Amino acid sequence: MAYEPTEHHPAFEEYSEAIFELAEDGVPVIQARISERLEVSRPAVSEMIRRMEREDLVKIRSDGEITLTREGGELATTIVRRHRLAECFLTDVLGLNWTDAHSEAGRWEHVISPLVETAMLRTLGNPQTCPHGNPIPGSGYEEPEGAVGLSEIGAGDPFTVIRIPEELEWEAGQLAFLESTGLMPGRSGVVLSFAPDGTATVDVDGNPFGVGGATAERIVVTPGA
Amino acid sequence: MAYEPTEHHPAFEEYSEAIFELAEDGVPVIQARISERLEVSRPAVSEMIRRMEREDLVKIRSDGEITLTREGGELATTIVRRHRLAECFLTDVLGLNWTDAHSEAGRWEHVISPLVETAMLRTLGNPQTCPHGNPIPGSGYEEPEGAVGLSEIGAGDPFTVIRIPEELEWEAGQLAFLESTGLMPGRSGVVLSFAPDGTATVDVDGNPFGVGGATAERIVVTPGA
DNA sequence: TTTGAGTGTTAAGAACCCTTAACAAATAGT
DNA sequence: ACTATTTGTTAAGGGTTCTTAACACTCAAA
Repeated sequence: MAYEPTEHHPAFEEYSEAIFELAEDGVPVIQARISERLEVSRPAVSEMIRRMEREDLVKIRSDGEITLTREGGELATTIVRRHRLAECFLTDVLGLNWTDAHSEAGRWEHVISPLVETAMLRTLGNPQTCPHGNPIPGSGYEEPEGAVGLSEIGAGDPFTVIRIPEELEWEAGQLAFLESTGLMPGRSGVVLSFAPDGTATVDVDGNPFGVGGATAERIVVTPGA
Repeated sequence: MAYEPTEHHPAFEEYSEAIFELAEDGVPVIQARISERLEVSRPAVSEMIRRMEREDLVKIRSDGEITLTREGGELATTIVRRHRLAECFLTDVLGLNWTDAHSEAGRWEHVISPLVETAMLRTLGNPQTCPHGNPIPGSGYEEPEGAVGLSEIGAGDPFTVIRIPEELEWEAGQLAFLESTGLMPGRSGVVLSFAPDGTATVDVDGNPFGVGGATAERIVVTPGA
């Protein structure tokens, strides 16, 4: 009877974050998508969303779309901010690679206090994006004009990578692949060609490789080197 | 039915750590002490210890004394090591104070991976003790010859602080007090006098203040400045 | 129009970790 | 020797988060 749970139920943090990132990636925010991203069963999501609604963290629209309330949005941006800040910290200060930083940050985001967050910001000099290029909420980052999907770049044209959306980070092996090819924010390359199924062949630093259509659509770039 | 729990049950980590530190502090390791240190009810400890015994992490001696098995000891030293390493990291790299570092580390210890541990060790240059002077398991630290409790120092004699045992860190307000007085590892002072109840009056950097008898017994120092 | 895929919900239950209440046994103090 | 404290356990139960099984609804495609 009556035992005091932790400040914020960890699951609420995880669900809020997922909802935020799905919306950020332009994916319809419905239970089925949350279930996939968090790798939990649909009944679990159903129950959890109902609890979050009761706690005034989310609203369920009549068409099933889930939106964060003000309070839920605050929780979500806090967690996303800590996640991306942790990624910066893990790569820049501790020297981890992209891939490891992402998975480690998935645990760090739940234990970082406001105190540590401030200290990290100070140490890192107020970064505006995570190592994968995604904006750190509250940092004032603005995506550059003319940002498009990699698949919008014409064959033969150069591009510069802006960001790898969270949706791709969450696919197993995807980050490691992108890191190995050098397809990372700030790096430039050239689109060599497109296959009929949408697969792009690109060249980064003299290295040609193929990128699946779905992936190419999601990677955000600007035209030009 | 059958859902895969996390690698190590967080509670097992917490209990193993408590058992390790109680032994380290010379406190008899019985359920009642664990109950106090973790601030959970005795029935909770009873059940948990039984589960840990079933999992071969602890052994219960016939007199009630609880000892860690090899496996339990490994888990405990891992957590204690990560806790103390995190304390170093939080003070040295992120600039937190003693007191905050301790409470933050209590959460960090559960999310630090071997990868991050290695990176922290590299960044910090293989520290041997935490900021409170307690040894980092595996670092090869050896306590100096002649270390005694502060209460063993004669009135009028100088001393140098070696460490503040974990037992004191866990008392609310204790760390903040010690930090404010400067009674920290590496610092020297003089014992001015002892009251009949054991309370010591000491002087650190020209600042005289009283230290309760129980506290003075536990603080480890070496004679001499 | 029927079928099938996708989606959400209910029901029953399990694992984890905790609580209070009540009791029995040992230990220590007067 | 008797009482009071300390200690461990049992019993009953609650909250959180997850599972599978089964069902109902919607919507598009054949």
